[in-house]
Amino acid sequence: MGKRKIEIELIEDKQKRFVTFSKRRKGLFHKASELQKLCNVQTAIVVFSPAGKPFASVSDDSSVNVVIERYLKNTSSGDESFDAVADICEIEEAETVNEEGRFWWKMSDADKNYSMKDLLSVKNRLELLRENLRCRLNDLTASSSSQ
Amino acid sequence: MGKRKIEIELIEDKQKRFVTFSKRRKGLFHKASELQKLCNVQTAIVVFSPAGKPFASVSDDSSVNVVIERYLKNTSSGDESFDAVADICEIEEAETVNEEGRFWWKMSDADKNYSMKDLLSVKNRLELLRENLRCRLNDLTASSSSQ
DNA sequence: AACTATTTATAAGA
DNA sequence: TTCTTATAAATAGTT
Repeated sequence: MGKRKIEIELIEDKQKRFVTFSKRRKGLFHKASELQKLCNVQTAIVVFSPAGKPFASVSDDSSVNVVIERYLKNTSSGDESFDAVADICEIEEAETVNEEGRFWWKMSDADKNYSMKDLLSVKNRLELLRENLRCRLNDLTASSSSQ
Repeated sequence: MGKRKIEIELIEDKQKRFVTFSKRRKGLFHKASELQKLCNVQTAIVVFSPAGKPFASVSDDSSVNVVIERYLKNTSSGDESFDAVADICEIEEAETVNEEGRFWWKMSDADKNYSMKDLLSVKNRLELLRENLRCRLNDLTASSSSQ
């Protein structure tokens, strides 16, 4: 597609490879942008440079992450992977409770549309839950072994 | 890019729009495939058709999901979202253990490169963990309250 | 980063 | 959908 036809195979010369990568990445993202506008569709492209640096295309009406999520949701069938994600996401709304001698977490039925970003709080909740459970177990173990 | 120049704006005619989508999606994926081969890089494209049907490009050396994950890992900065995912993924390798009066889970230091698909087992592990913990807590609560 | 000769992608038509 | 073809767009090699 230029002054000479080239074979579609690894460009051995590192400098050439980087130049081609740069040019073609730009072209690819441009094509995606056009497709979005022409057809009013969502697109997301992720490319890693030869050096391993990630590049993501920009979607007009939503971020790449949103498109990725939509894809992950759509492509998980039935009782598969995304159920697990949903299951885990529920914990984000969970509260560690200790009532009537029971120590467990309470699940919320609230909105389950979480972005990957939202999983940040899952970590914190899990850590809190783990710490609380550990303390509770220590207490119980101590009292039951000292009886 | 054809017999006539067109404006990059929504194609009102639905039939035309679908035809253009079909042609350009094919072209976009082809370009991505070439970029992969020429530069030995990972690419992932997700496109939703005007009808909402998801299309994903094919990566030569890894699935789209693997590339997406790599992206999500790379773009989460510091203590952000993907730490949560990694944190949760660790549980996939966790085993519920009950030794020396302690009841907890044991983390594995094994390879942490999980695909979204792998999260299926997280669900099962979490359910097992929950059930085991509940039983253990019931035992301890019963014995400590009956002392 | 620009240029430009060519190749490739594709809009319209069949 | 698939093919054909005129033309627009992308880009390989060069400066």
